[in-house]
Amino acid sequence: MAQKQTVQKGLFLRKQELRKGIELLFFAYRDFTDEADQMLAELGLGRAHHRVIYFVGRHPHLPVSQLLSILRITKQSLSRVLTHLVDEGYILQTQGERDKRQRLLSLTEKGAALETKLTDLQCRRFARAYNERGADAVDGFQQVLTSLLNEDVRSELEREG
Amino acid sequence: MAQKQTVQKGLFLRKQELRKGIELLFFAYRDFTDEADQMLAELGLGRAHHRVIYFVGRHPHLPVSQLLSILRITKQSLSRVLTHLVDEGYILQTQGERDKRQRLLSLTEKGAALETKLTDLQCRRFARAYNERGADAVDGFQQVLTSLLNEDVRSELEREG
DNA sequence: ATTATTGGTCAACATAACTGACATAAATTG
DNA sequence: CAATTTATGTCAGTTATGTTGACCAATAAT
Repeated sequence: MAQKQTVQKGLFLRKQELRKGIELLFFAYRDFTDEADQMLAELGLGRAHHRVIYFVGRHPHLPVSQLLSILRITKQSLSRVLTHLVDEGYILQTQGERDKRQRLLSLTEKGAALETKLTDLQCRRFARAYNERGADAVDGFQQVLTSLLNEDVRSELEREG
Repeated sequence: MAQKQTVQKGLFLRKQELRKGIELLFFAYRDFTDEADQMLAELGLGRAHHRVIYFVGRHPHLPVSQLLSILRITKQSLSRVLTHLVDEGYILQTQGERDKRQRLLSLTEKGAALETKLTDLQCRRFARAYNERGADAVDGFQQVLTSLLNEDVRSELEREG
């Protein structure tokens, strides 16, 4: 699997080593989002639209309230983005059956096509990284990220699977 | 080291597994920045100020041009934040010796105190995660994040060490 | 001497967040 | 059934952080 050990056991709690983690997370996040942002910009969309499209794609028939709690933004803030996505035909709102107050969100064909295009782009970056480092590294990566989450989020994600 | 294998070898290139990575990165970044953001808000500062304080603390006597290339924002955008930090006494500008056009940035005592407070907060989160998962996981975490970087950034970071 | 670099400024604009107040319809509860 | 809560939306105003473009001054490099 050709991975050299970059952390000596027990030395990873030193401040310099922890700062390295902080910086890697910052730079990786910055580079990771950059490609998709450019693609979105050509369509007159931003990262906020992407997040909505992504999570609606991931969870079809998602009620607005759940999307709000995933994104942790205000409804006023979501409203602008969502209205735009509905107007432009990326997202479809349907009334909830059990609870008719709910507006369940789904992607239209156009929305699904964009979601696929964007997600595939980001998946390629992940696939390259995962492939380069191998299964054990991927496992460590996921474990550490999971431990960086707030407790409540963590248990919630574990419940979903 | 008590880590159960969460990724079966060879199955980590499946789209669902890659999406898991995307989401973990999103949620971890969101939670990671949240605590510091709250602390900053009490001081009337934002995340942009934090980034400046962090990297100036990390690289004392940093010229503005280098800070710009780290943050990848425009100088007009940096200007507002930087001016504010200088006015409020967090950051000190000194003339470069070799090149007198340069304004080298350093933290004042006040700035260093804030930087320490913020970085320690974030380091505690990392220390908890690292400690929970152990050295091998940390190693994998760093490897994968490194592979997620753009090539040029990656080689630059490796040069610094 | 000319050109390039470093840094700054002014002005205008865009995006994506926020708060607060209020409205409507449907579900839930006493 | 009446009262309350919930899910969602909207109007209005504000803030933080980014962008372009134009232009200027000091200094360094060719």
